[in-house]
Amino acid sequence: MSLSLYNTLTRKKEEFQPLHAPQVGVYLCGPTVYSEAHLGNARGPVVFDVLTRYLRHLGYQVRYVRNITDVGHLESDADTGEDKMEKAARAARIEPMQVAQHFTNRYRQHMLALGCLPPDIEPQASGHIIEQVQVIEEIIANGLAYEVNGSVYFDVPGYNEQHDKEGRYGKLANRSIEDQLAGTRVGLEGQSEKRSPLDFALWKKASPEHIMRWPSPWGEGFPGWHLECSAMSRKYLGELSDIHGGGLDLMFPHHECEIAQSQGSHAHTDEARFWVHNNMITVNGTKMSKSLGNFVLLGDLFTGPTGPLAFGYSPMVVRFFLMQAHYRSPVDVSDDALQAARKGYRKLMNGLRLLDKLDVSGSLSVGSEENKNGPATDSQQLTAEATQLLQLAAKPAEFLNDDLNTPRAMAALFDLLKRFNTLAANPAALAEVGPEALAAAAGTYRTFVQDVLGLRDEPRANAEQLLDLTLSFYSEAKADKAYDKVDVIRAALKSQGIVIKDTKAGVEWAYSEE
RNA sequence: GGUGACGUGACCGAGUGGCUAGGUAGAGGUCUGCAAAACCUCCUACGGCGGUUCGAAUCCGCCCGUCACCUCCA
Repeated sequence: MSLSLYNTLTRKKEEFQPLHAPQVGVYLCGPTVYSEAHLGNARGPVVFDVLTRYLRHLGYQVRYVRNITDVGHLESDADTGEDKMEKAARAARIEPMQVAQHFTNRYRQHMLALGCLPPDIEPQASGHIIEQVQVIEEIIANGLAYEVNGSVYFDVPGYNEQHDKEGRYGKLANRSIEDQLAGTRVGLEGQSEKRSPLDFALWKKASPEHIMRWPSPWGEGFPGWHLECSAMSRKYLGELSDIHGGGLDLMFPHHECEIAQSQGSHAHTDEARFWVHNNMITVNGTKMSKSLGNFVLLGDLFTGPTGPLAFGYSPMVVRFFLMQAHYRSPVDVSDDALQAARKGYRKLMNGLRLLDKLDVSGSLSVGSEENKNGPATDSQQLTAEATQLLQLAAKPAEFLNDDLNTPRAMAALFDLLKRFNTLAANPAALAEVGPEALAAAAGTYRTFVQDVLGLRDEPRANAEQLLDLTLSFYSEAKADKAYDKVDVIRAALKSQGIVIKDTKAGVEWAYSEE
C-alpha cells in the first residue's frame, strides 16, 4: 500500500506519486515574521514535519522548503497603508530587518522545540526580490498584468479568459468570479488603480515614508502578498513541485493567487500537484487568530499559564496533542485535552523505556530487516503470537498511508504498546513470540514514535536534585563507614564527569576536570 | 448572500453500511510493605425527524445547532 493524500485541487484523496522519484519537493508557506508565533502557527509546521519525516521513512529524498516572509505585507490595501514589519519596527525603534531577524530566531527556536526538523531550504522573501520581479515580467509579457503608477496588478478577468482549459481563477477554492464580484464592495479605498476588484497586486509602489523598498522596472516598491511563494517555490522546487501546503485560511486568496501567478507566468503550471491544507486550531470552538486576540503564544504555552489555559505544557506534549487530531479536522485547545495528551505522551515514552529493558533481558539481536511498511511477515516459522504482534506492528504505516492519519497511527502504537506490556509481564508469552518478531515490532515502535512522529523523550527529572539525593546517600554511607557503597557512588558519579569533594563545610560536588 | 466543513460516550478525538479506534477520566479486580506502573473487567456514543436498505451513527432529504473562508491570518 502506498501513501495517499487529500488534494484540495481535486477534492479527493489521491495516491502520491513523486514527479521525479525518488526526489520529492515539498513547500510549506512559512510565517510572516513581524510578531511572536502562536499555537495556531505551529500546526502546519508540525503536520508538514510529520509528512516530510514519513516521506523520508518511505525512502524518498525530500527537499523541504519552508519560507520566511520578511517583506512586510501592508496592513490595509491602501497605497499609504503601513507595512506590518515597519509598524513593529517603529514601535520598537529598530530596523525592520531587526524585527524580522528577531522573530525569525524565535520562530526557529520554537519549531525546533516542537520537534520540527529544520527545513532543507528556508528562503527569505527579501532575498528573492529579483526572482519575484522576473515572475512579474513574465506575467506582463503574457499580457496578464498591467502597470499603474508604479504598481503592477494581476489581471484576473483577463487571466480567466485565457485559462478556461487549465482551470480558472477560483479553481482551488471552488469559487466563481461572478460570485466573487457579487460579494465585493466596489470602490474600496485604494482600489481605484485596479481594473477589477478581483485583481491583486504583484508589485506595489512604495510611498515616500515606506522604509522597506527595492528598485524595480516600475520604480521603487515592494512585492505583492502572494508572489514570494510562487517565485521561491519555483526557484528551489521547479516549475511544478510535488506538494505545496499551508493552513486552510491560506487557500483563498493566497494559494489561489499563487496558482494564477504560476499559470500566468512562463511556468504555466499549477505550481504544485498536491495542494494540502491543514485545519485550524480553535479555542472554545472559535478559530485562534491574531485578529480575534484569542491566541496562545508558543512561548507562553510552554511555560503557562496563559489565556484560556491554567497550566503550561511542554513542547512534546503540544506536539502529541496536535498529532492526536487528524490534520484536516479542527482541533480545540483546552486544559482537559492537553492534560490527557500529556499522560498519553508519557505513556508512549514509557514504552520506549520498556523496550530498552526487553531488549536487554531478552538479549535480542536487532538485526532483523523490516521493510518500509512495517516488519516482514512472510516467514513460515512464525508462531501465532509472533504473527499477531507483527500484524499490530504493520498498522501504524497503514494508517499514515491513509492521508497521514496520525490519530489512528498513534492508536495503533498504543495497541502495540499494550501488547509489549503484556509480554513483559509474561515470560512464557514472550518466549512464544520469539526474539525476531519482538525485535522487529520493537523497531517499528521506536521508529514510528521517534523518527516518524518525531516524539522525543523530555527528561523530567531535575539533575541537580538527583545529584543532591545521591550525595545524601553518600554522606550516610560514609557515616556508616560503608566504604564499599561509598566507592560505588564515587565511581558512578565519576563516570558522569562529576567528582565528590569532602570539604570541611560538608559534601560538595564539582565537574571533573580530567 | 456565495463556498466549504462539522455536530460521536464524562472530556479529547478517529472511523465505518453489519466486525461497535485510541488517549484521558470514573468503577471493580490482579499485582504490591506503601505507592506507582502495567494488565484484566465494566461504563459503549454517534444532534432531531423522515427515507433508502435484510441492516445506518455511517447513504439521501429536511430541520436545528456550531464553525471556517469570501479582508491580514497557519
